[in-house]
Amino acid sequence: MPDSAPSAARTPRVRFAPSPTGFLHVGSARTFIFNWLYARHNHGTMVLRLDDTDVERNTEASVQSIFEGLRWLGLSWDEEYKQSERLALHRRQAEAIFAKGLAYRDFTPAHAGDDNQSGAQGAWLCNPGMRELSREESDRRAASGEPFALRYRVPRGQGRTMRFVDSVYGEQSKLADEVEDFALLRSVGVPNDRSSSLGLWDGNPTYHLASCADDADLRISHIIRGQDHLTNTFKHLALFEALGVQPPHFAHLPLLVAPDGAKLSKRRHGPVVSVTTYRDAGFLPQAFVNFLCLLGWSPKDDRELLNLAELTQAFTLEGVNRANAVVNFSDSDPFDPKAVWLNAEHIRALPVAELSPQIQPFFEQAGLHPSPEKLLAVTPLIRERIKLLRDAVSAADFFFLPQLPPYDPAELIPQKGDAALARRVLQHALEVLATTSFDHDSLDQALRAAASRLGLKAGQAFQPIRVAVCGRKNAPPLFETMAVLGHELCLARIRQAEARLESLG
RNA sequence: GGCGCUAUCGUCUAGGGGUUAGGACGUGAGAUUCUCAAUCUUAAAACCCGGGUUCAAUUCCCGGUAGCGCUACCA
Repeated sequence: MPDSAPSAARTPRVRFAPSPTGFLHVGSARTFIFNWLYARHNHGTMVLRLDDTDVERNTEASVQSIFEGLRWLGLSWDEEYKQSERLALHRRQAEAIFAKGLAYRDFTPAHAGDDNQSGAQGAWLCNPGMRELSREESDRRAASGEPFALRYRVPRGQGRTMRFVDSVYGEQSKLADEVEDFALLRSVGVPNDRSSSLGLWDGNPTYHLASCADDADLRISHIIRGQDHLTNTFKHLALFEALGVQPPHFAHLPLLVAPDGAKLSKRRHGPVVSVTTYRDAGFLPQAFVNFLCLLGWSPKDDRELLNLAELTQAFTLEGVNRANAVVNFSDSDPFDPKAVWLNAEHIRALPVAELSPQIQPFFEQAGLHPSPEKLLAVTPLIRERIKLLRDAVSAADFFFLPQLPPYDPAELIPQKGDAALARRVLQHALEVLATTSFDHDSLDQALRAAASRLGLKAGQAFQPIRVAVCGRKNAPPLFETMAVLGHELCLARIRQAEARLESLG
């Protein structure tokens, strides 16, 4: 029987590490969800880490909006960190790497190399002269206060091949000679107040350094992130080695792209890339999560509609696809039709008592203030008729409007009928309803009997009443609707309808 | 330009050396309850191209093409 390590030691630790430079992007949300599912499926730990090493671009507003988005998703995390509070660790690690001779100072002014990318000469690998600078000269220039960036010295010229196995993309390899000397510390920083082996300044760590130093320090076991980092992984492999730790496992996720194939971006595609747009339109978080999971992952059976528990149970990295997935929105429809369909399905799956309070804010926003009790009574009538929560307002406003907005009186006239017929129907309904109790069965009985007395089919007879009571042709089932509206309001609206018919002559 | 990754209906995907290439959304047609919605039935719709391996390739291999990513002192 093979000996296995204690399971506690194998409990995965994953992290979601957004950089707070904007709102929570749908692609980031999916990365978070996949990490979360992996953690929960394997009874591991979910770490949230704000990768805020770029002081120029980070904003507090962005931090707030990311938290807002994550909170809405309703998926919790177990530990929380901020890279900006861990600068000491990053600098210590940078010094250690420098001390091992695995990095060098680069005194090239920032942005000096910006225009030399490509060219016919080949890839850019390092700034001329800096990699070979003698330690003496390097120390002297640093001591004199000259700013520098610290760069990792990629072991080139040895024909070395770097390898790792990605849980999604399989075996990956790249020649070390193709990897450029990436920066570990920026030349901008703060004067240091301790003895630093690097010089008079503490440079700010770059993403690569901070990310790897933290992943190592936090003992992250699996890095699950966007495929845009697939090639960066070789740099990270080098860094983990320089840090003297075993690299974690890697799993890269296919990217979410727009219908034009481009990576989703706020500039090009507008607010559809923000999680809050979905929330504000009335997506249920569980539906949104369900939708995102189906982009680049499949449970391998024919299920599409899955709740959180089912997703958690079914989620494996083996089920992750390798090709980018299109979020199929358009100018006419900002949301992928499948997301909308899934939302409708999740709405129907939700008990009325849970759905009703979720709909409430959308009425408030529309200036309507239904009582929770009445909204609870209305909810089952519209639950099958809305795809987004915000649709509830247009589907059910007439329940809460004291006065029906004006409608075309011609709508009162049923198929194969005329104004006189409509008038007769309404008149008769008025008489009948005066003595009918307003529950479903009584209304059903009374109105069907009334229809046959008038020699009309049910559909024909009900249209004038429906329009009179709801103010439009398409509405929830008539009897339930009238029962909720109540005796008084229904009769008043039917009388108003009669008056409107008069205007038709 | 260099390097890397990817390629099944419009979209999300399943599948895999021999299949009527499956499902879902969306779309068209029909059925159905008082309208709408829902539901049901049904139709149209895909293996990027070229070579190789093989009795057989959409599936494996190579090349091409296309798309995407990285090539920042962004992440």
